[in-house]
Amino acid sequence: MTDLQSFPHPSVAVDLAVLCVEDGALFCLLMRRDDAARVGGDWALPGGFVHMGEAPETTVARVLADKTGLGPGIHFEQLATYGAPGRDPRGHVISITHIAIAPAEALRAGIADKPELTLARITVDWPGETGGPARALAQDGAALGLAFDHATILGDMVKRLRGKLDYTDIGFAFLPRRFTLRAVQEVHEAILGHPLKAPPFRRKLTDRHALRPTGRHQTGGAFRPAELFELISKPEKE
Amino acid sequence: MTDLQSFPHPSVAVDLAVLCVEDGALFCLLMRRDDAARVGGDWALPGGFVHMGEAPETTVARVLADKTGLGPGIHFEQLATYGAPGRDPRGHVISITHIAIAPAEALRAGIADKPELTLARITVDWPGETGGPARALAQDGAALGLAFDHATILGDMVKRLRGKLDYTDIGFAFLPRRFTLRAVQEVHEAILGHPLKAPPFRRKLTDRHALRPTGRHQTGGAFRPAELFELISKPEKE
DNA sequence: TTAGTTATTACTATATTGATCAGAATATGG
DNA sequence: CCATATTCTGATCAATATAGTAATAACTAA
Repeated sequence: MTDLQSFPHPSVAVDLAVLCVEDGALFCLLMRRDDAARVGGDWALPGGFVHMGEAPETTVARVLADKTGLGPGIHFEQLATYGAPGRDPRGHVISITHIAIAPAEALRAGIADKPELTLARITVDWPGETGGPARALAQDGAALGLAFDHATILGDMVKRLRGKLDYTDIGFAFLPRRFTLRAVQEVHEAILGHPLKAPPFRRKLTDRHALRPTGRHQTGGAFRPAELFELISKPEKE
Repeated sequence: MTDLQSFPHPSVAVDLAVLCVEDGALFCLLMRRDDAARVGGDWALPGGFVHMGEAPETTVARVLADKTGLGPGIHFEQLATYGAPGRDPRGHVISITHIAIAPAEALRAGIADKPELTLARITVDWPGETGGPARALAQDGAALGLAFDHATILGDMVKRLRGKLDYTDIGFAFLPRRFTLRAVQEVHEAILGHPLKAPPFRRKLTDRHALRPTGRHQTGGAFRPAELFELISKPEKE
């Protein structure tokens, strides 16, 4: 233990599931690989190595900026760490995976000029919080091949999201500062994978989360405009 | 990316919070450090480095066996990964922390001949799932100094346990195969930090978890003997 | 002005949870 | 053998939370 560097040891990376909700579906940012045959699929989560002396959260911010061009202000949190020796055929890489969440508009705008990136629809076979792998779909519904163990990671990510949705404010990270309650409902439906009734949902939402009605209303809609709400953000805690 | 080993990179370790419940309190296995001045405290979670080509779960099993003499069959799961560069003053060590749970009798028996190990009572200041650091107490109630960021880790561990208690079978990992419902209640009370009423608890427990009454009863008690139950173990899933 | 559609509130029914009470089972002490 | 203390266990009742349905409000478009 005198010299931590004297023996070869696994590399450490972060992988990011950058998410948004659009048209009632959950999307994840994927990056095209040019070594698909080697890594098991054409598409992978963006990631990068944790440098010596760098906090993993710093690596996350760096990868977000370098590979996707997205700035700070985006919500992220740790998911889990995957370190099986065979998960990366190029060597033993231990990956600290994170979930990052942004409003769809911000995300689309940020990656518009990056052809190697795509937003893939994420679906799972299993109900509730059963657990299992996820699938990534292209716009035309074709399945995208996922590299490494990223199908497993995305499955665990959906499971985690479903669990935290009710008891934390994580769902609001998908929305801009002002939002309608219907928009929140669509986020929940996309993540949970089944429709919800508006009245009970709206009640639970206003009971459990600190929301402030702004008095302003949505514009441009064809029918009765919905009121815009704000989340009363709590002092920083996980 | 051609040679993953060509640049110095952080080391990877696992740290283990090995837990049990005894006399209505939560205990964690701690290891005495002989370098307290350097690492910030006399006591630390047992841990070890992840070797090249080794799955972190294998490291957990190895540390469990090497440092505590405990065999397999003990429940464990990943908690979170801590990697701030300053957390270990000896170098940049990224730690994948795990929770391990065993019945108190098994744990006491396993470490009886290991003077460098102790079972410390774990307490937290905060209610519910607020979050924050934990404290470790000796038998006489004196606070034990915790090394590294282990007070934070133990706080996060308590928060996690509290969250999973109702919705998973994790509480049963603290108990032997056959147990009374009162024993389960004591586990929950120790983790939640407040007393529970027996009738509602018993109902929720039998509703949410698959329990089988064995027909056998506890022996040796002074009053009405409680029935022994078994957990109907589900097929392996997290 | 009316029809069409969505947002929001009001109301009702159901399920879940919490607390109290009463009977059952056992050892102990008279 | 009987009363008593104590815990286990199930039943009962109250309070709360949740789900579903219906009614009303607000707006656009024709």
